[in-house]
Amino acid sequence: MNDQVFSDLDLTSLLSLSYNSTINELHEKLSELGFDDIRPAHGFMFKCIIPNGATGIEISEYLGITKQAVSKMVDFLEKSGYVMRQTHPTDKRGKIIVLTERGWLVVKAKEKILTEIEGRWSAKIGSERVQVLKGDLLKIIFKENEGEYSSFSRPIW
Amino acid sequence: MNDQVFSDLDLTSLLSLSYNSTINELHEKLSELGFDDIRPAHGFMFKCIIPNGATGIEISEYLGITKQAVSKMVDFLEKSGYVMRQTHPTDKRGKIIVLTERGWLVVKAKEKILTEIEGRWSAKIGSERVQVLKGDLLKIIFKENEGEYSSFSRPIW
DNA sequence: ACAATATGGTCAATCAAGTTGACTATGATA
DNA sequence: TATCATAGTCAACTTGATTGACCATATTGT
Repeated sequence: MNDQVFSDLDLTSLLSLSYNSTINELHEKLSELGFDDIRPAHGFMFKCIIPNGATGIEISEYLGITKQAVSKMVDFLEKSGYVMRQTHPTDKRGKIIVLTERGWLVVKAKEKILTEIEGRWSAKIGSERVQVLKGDLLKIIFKENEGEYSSFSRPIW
Repeated sequence: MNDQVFSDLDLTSLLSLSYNSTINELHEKLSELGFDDIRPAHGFMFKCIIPNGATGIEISEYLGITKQAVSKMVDFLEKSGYVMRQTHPTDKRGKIIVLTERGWLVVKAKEKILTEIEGRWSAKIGSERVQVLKGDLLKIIFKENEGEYSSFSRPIW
C-alpha cells in the first residue's frame, strides 16, 4: 500500500480525520471516567433529549433511524441508568424520554472534554483562527440555493 | 425537542455536519452516475489499493477491520466489477487486490465531484480561506506531543 | 535439512445494530 | 360514534461486522 501523503489531503479527508480524532478522544476520555458503555449515537440522542425530554418519534426523526431502533436504544440506556421513560403529560399513548442524574453527568463530562479539545486547538492555531474556522464551516454547511441547512447530516453529540 | 441553534454549534458538530454533508453529496452524485452500489467504506478501501494494489491484511489494517470482513467486501466488489484478486508475485499464500477499469472510473468520478465541492467552497469563502482552513485542520490532526498523526482515525475516500 | 512456528486467506457460526411488518392502545376526525 | 391516524412494542429478518477453526505456504531455530 502506498503511504498517505498528509500534506496533500483533500478537504474531505481533513474533515474526516479531524472529526474522527475528536470523537475518538472524547470517547476515550469518557471511558476513563467510567462512561464506557456510551456510543456516539447515544450522545446524539442525548442532544435531542436536552433539556426537556423528547418522544421516541422525535428522537427517531432526529437520528434518522426507525422508532423501533430508538426503542431498543432506550431499553439499553434505561438499563444502564442514563435515561428514563416518563408518561406523557397529555398523550396516554406516548412516553417522554428524559435524562437521569447519571445522564446529566455524562453530558457535563462531554462538554468539559470538548471545551478542552477546542482550547487545545486555540492554543495551537490561535483563538481568532478557530473563530474563523467555525464561521467558515458554518457557511459551508449552509445550502446556498435552498436557504436552509442540509437535512441529511446531523451533528453527533 | 429543542431547536438546534446553528450559530452556537461547537467545533465538533460543525466538523461532523460539514463532513457528512460532503459525503452525502458525493454518494448522491456517484449514484446518479450509476455507481449506486458503492458505500463510503468501499471508497476508503480504494484509497488503500491505489495505485499498485494491496493485500487483504494491508487493507484490514488500513480500514481497522478484520481480514475476514475485508474478504467479504472484496467478494462483493469483485462480483460488482470494481476490483480483482490477483496472485501475489512472490508469496503464494497471498493475493493482491487491484482496481478494475470500472474501479478506476469510480475513483476518477469521485475526484471530479470532490473538486467541484471544494470549488464551491472556494467560491463562497474564497480560495485563500480554504487554504487556511486546510492548513489549520492539518495542524489540528497532527498530535503535537507524539509527533505523529493520530492513528485511530482515517480518511474515507 | 527439517521440525516448529508464523502468516495470508477462506469458511462457518455468531453478534450487534439496524430494518420491516404486525399488533395494541389511545387520540383525532368525519 | 365509526373510522382512521399515531405512539410504542414485539418478533422476525438483514447486514456488516466479529471470533474461531482450518489449509496452504513462509520463515525461523536447531
